[in-house]
Amino acid sequence: MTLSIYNTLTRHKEPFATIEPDKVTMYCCGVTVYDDCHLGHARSYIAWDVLRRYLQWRGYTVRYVQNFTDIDDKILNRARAEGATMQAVSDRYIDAYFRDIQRLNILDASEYPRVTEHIPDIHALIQGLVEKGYAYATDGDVYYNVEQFGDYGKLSGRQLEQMQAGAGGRVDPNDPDRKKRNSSDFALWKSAKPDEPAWESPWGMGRPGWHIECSAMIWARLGETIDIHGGGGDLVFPHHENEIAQSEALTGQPLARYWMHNGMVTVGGEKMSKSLGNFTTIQALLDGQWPDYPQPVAPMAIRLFVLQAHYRKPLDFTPMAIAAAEKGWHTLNSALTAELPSHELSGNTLEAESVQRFQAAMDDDLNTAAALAVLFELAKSIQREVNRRTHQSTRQLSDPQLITTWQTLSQLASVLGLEAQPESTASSPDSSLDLDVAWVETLLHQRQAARQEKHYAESDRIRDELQAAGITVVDLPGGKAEWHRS
RNA sequence: GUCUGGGUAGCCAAGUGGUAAGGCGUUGGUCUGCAAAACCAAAAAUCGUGGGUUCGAUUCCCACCCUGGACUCCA
Repeated sequence: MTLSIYNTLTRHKEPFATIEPDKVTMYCCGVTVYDDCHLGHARSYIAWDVLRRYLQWRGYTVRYVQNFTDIDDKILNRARAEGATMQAVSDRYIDAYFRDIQRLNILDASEYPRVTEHIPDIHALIQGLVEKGYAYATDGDVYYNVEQFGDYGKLSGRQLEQMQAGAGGRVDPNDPDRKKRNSSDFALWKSAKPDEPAWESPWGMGRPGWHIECSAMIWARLGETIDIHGGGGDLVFPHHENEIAQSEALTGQPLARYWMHNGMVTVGGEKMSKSLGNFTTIQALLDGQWPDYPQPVAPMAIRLFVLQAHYRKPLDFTPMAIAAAEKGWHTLNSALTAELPSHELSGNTLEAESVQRFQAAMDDDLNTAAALAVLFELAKSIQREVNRRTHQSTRQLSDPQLITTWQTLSQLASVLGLEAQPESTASSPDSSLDLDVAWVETLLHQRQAARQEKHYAESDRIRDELQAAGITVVDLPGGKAEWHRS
């Protein structure tokens, strides 16, 4: 079987072939660190995390580079508003990024370069473009001359003359201050304004434009051509188009063999974004601070929510969808944490048919929705068997079969980054719910006594009292009961 | 205007030239003093509309309707 990947550049699924056998170089655009990450970011990085995990599972060695944009107008604005330095702001949100992303079980990239670490590479790249006639300097700014690059528009399918400058409503094409020759030209280097952080350069003090950083980091760290370049679908134009223009004009080589883009998270059909203000941060979601769903959401439920849709399609964010994902995760998690016979019985064998179906789904441009169907079938099979054994004392699967099924589920789930969490800690120790365990145990004893004497009104009253305190009581066979936080 | 996606059961969502995975929900059953959980079973989709190609289309083509994203902030 061959892995095929949808390439934005060709608008087709293509068989995946690497530059070097068994090795993959991939670069995904990271965040501009001026605020907390929201669910849209989570979706993107979960998608690339799954791609990376799957490639590794398929036997590739993956070198995955993801940048931090730590020079930017928004970071500057934030720093000014706080009276802090740009670096203080970006450091803070880089920390926040790691905090959120690790909770979602997203593996660390191989490297996390920052723009500020690559100023010399940026200079070299711009210098090269100037020398080759692709860029021009005016008054301390350097612009890319889009008309010089014949392939401009090949990624996004645009032609310069068909674009309407300013259609996005954020730019005034008739801005008298502009020094560009063509409205499509974009800044490689911006001259410093007073009170802004600035770096020395051959064109005077200033700072890099947005697009150049990715070209420079890829060039410096991964070489002229990489296997996979990923990012949000909203970056296709202009960001990735401009990266191509910069890198390919300089090196004469393709920047990336496969361009992959994830779909947007939407809210009520509209893109979740900072500028629309309709975003929910990862932290708020995990900590139960989302007003539409005021309880902590299991991190794995968020992964499940994301992976139940294909990565290229829009994904609508609703309380119902999150609730459904939580339930779905509960099903998988129960199977993953099921009590099994001793594991030593069966080496490391897996169910070949399930693995094959999983792989076929993932090979088809990472069809995680179809892959999850395999996981759910495995999980249900485990639950069914465990239920038979505990409640009916019968069995349909041998111990090795059951363990093999579990091992298959466990391994395939981990390829998707779905890892078991004990139920009790799923909702995390919340200090606002400081429980008096002794008090609970006392009430449970009273209830048990009442039940034994068939004083059901009293036992139900105690159960209601505990429920009101946020404790759910579950009766077990044999007159025993267990409890957990609601 | 230009470029690019999407419209599949109550909701979410895969997929296919021969009437359609999975999840959530719903209904009935088992279990329980009653619940909950779990398990078993079931119901539920003329696959946006209208044409065309075909023995046959939800799947290919055309038109139309609705809708998302991009057009220099964006994951």
